[in-house]
Amino acid sequence: MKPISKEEYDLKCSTRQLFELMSEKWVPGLIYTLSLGPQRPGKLAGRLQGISKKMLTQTLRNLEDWGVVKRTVYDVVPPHVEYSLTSLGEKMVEPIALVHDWAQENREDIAKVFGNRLASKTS
Amino acid sequence: MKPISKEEYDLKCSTRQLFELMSEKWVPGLIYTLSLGPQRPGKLAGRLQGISKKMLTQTLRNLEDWGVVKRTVYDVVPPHVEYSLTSLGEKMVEPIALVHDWAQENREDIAKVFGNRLASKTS
DNA sequence: CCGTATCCTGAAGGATACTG
DNA sequence: CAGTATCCTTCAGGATACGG
Repeated sequence: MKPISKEEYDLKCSTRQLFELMSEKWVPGLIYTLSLGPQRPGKLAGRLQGISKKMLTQTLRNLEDWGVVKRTVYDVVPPHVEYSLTSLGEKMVEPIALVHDWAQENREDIAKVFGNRLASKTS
Repeated sequence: MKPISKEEYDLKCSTRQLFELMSEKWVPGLIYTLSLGPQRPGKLAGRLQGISKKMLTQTLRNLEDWGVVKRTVYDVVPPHVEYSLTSLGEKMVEPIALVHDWAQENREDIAKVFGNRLASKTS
């Protein structure tokens, strides 16, 4: 069996990279929500209950840096800002949808694994 | 637009749970490798270059706790141990393959996003 | 309304050395 | 060969308070 080099696993494996990108806590939620249309921060915060102002801004800034999200500022008072997906961002919706669909069909199994994981952490 | 409650996002969203499970550094690699057949720890370490003995054991223990991997010990000297996927583990190969395939077809885009991410970290 | 700055805790994960 | 134990660094991410 062919070995997977360290460099390959760390830097070249797109599969792992994708999982890593998507595991940032609010990333899938934000991308998915933005795929429904451009949104203002207030709306986003309202939809993703539990996200703090800090994490909202921070995650959006990251997505912006990654080239996934675009920030548009309207110069009015009070401030009006809108976030939308770039074309790159649109593409990222695909794997989320893929995993989402599979996850829906297999939620029992995931719940089992995830539950066992939580249980083993607290022991 | 319907809000996603904190509890829903944290505890009920199978999509996020799955991403979270798979983002543990060596999890996708180990599950995928084990899907090629039962393996001894030595073989696994040889294949996943860069994994430390600690992380190998630790991750395998976790997967065992989650019900994804089975550990079989043959009582001989020197010790002989084998790891294999449970039926639950076999199922987990599916989403990995799904993401893997998509990632292969879109490695350019992922590389772009991932690269931008790395770049923005070091600035 | 939108964003920034600081502080703080836990957890991930690598290095190393030791056991049967 | 397989596994355990310790130490240490980094960082995600939450709480809180302030600014335009």
